[in-house]
Amino acid sequence: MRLSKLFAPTLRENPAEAEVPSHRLLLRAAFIRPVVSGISATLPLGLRTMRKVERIVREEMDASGAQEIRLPITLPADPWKTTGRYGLYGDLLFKLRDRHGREMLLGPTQEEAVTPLVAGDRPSYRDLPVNLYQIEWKYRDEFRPRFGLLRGREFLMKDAYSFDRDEGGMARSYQVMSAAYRRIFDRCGLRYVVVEAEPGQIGGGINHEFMAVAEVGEDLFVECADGDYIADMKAARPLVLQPDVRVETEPLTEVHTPGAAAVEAVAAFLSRDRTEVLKCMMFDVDGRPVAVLVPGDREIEEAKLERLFFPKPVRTFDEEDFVAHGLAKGYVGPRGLPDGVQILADHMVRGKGNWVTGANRPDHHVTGANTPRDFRVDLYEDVVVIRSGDRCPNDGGELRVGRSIVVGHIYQLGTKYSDPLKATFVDEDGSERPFEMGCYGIGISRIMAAVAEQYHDDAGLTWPKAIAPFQAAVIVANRDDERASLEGERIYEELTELGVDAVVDDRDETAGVKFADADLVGYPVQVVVGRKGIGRGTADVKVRRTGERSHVPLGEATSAAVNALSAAP
RNA sequence: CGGGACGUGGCGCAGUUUGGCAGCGCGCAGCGUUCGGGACGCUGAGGUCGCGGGUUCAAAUCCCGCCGUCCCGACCA
Repeated sequence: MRLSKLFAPTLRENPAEAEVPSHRLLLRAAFIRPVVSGISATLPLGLRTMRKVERIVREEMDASGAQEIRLPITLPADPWKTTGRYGLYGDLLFKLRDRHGREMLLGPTQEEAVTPLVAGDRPSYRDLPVNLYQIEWKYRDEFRPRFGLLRGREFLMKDAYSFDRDEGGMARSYQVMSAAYRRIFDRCGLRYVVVEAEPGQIGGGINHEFMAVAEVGEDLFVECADGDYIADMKAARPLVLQPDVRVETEPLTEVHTPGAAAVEAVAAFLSRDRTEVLKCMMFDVDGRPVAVLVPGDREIEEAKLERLFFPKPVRTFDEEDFVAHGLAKGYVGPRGLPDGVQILADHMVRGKGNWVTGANRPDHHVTGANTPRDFRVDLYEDVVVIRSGDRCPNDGGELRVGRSIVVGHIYQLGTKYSDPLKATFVDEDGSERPFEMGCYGIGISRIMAAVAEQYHDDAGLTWPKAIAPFQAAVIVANRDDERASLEGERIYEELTELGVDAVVDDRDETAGVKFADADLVGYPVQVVVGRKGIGRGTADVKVRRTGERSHVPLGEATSAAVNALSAAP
């Protein structure tokens, strides 16, 4: 490719709308252009990098035995209602109607499409396992798109779906995908961690996220200082130390706490520590009231509740809910709740007592509340938000919080979709059984941004050679020097001949502009041919990532560039 | 959805407080000089000042409404 012909209008100044490095640089280096919030156009350079990521993904998926298909983006809404995800996704779905008024949606993921597809031909157990994947654009009307490609409303995703006969098969398919994912992210050059995670709106049991470590990451993870545990913050289970000493049980006493609704206020009013207050939060789970109890210094991880009740939508009570259930907002406690309210408590509540908690009466709390004497707990579950300093569930070590960008997520779904969609195969004994499914996602467009986030410097992007839009740039430094142009052309052609993805900067621009653009775009290797070098019979080879330069004899410039490239990261 | 900021040639911004010829830098076009780290000079093109309404002799500027973009937050009782 000749840069004089390439559509790559680079920007000298930072676009006003871009805050994070990846977004800023992808815009400046002409990889993408904004269209509307959360949706971008992809320019030639961006498309080349994305295609290279795609190719890596495709190769590893194919090598792992998965087969590529293509599912529609425009989907009927009905199967989504069957699985309950129509309500669960809610406004996150791009919804539309066709001319007959039929409800449709733009696919945010494709379980509802692929499952009937496989079940439709009523396969035999002999046909299993099957793993189908596609690379296609996905649509999610995010409540707050941000950071360019990192959280867009339209994004390119590889999604795969495995169908197995039994749980053992599902676990094997899962392992195969997990291994393929590691190879993919390794080849892309990403620095990443694999963590236990929350299944979110996909649902299911065992699942892992592949997180690219990055300061601007929206996703938090915790890691044990001893290195034996790592998990998504939303999934991490803190080790709960039970107090050894049982304190004397206090009598239950109602106290007047006017205006002290929040935990902070109650604790201050009664001169107690926040940890002595029992926080009682009300949730609506698909129309049913659920009270959730955690210590007053703790917060509730809604993702954990969603997982517990999947696929029923979980939301906190609004004003109307409090009125409808006759509850005093700010003064709710587990004692004296109306019948039919399920009471769920975190493990941290177990074994402690003498709580200060709401009295279910405006402006009143109780002290000395103990279970089971004063209130019941229907279920103990892990529901708290983990935080730095919590104990590792494996060895009690200290947990620390890190930031990352989720680039891949794999799930063991079991029969979460095959059951409601009645997706079955015929087993050996002639019976129809639901598939044991898995699903596996990779954000292709997000990988491009995540790599940009990990690999850049003040001058621009520093792509790993595997996914750089071009591997090498031949820069003709003196546009008025015919010799430089000829040598540049020669080296460019030789590189291309050798299978190197190269460009030649033959633009009518000054050397400074060409150098700056080459650094900005981030070609892993630059070859500079100019009057100065030609005078002494040399060209320069520069490795972008390290900044390392060397003078090489003009005649050996091509092979020197090839060598530099093979040595480059 | 709540809060905040912003919206002025392709990009980055000033001008709005105090209404009075629409500006600057970069980029773009032409000519000339330059030519190894974002060159210089001269000439030039390019703007419904986000949109709609209102006030006024006069609105980028004041008032009302809407739209868009970005940032922060989102029920913690």
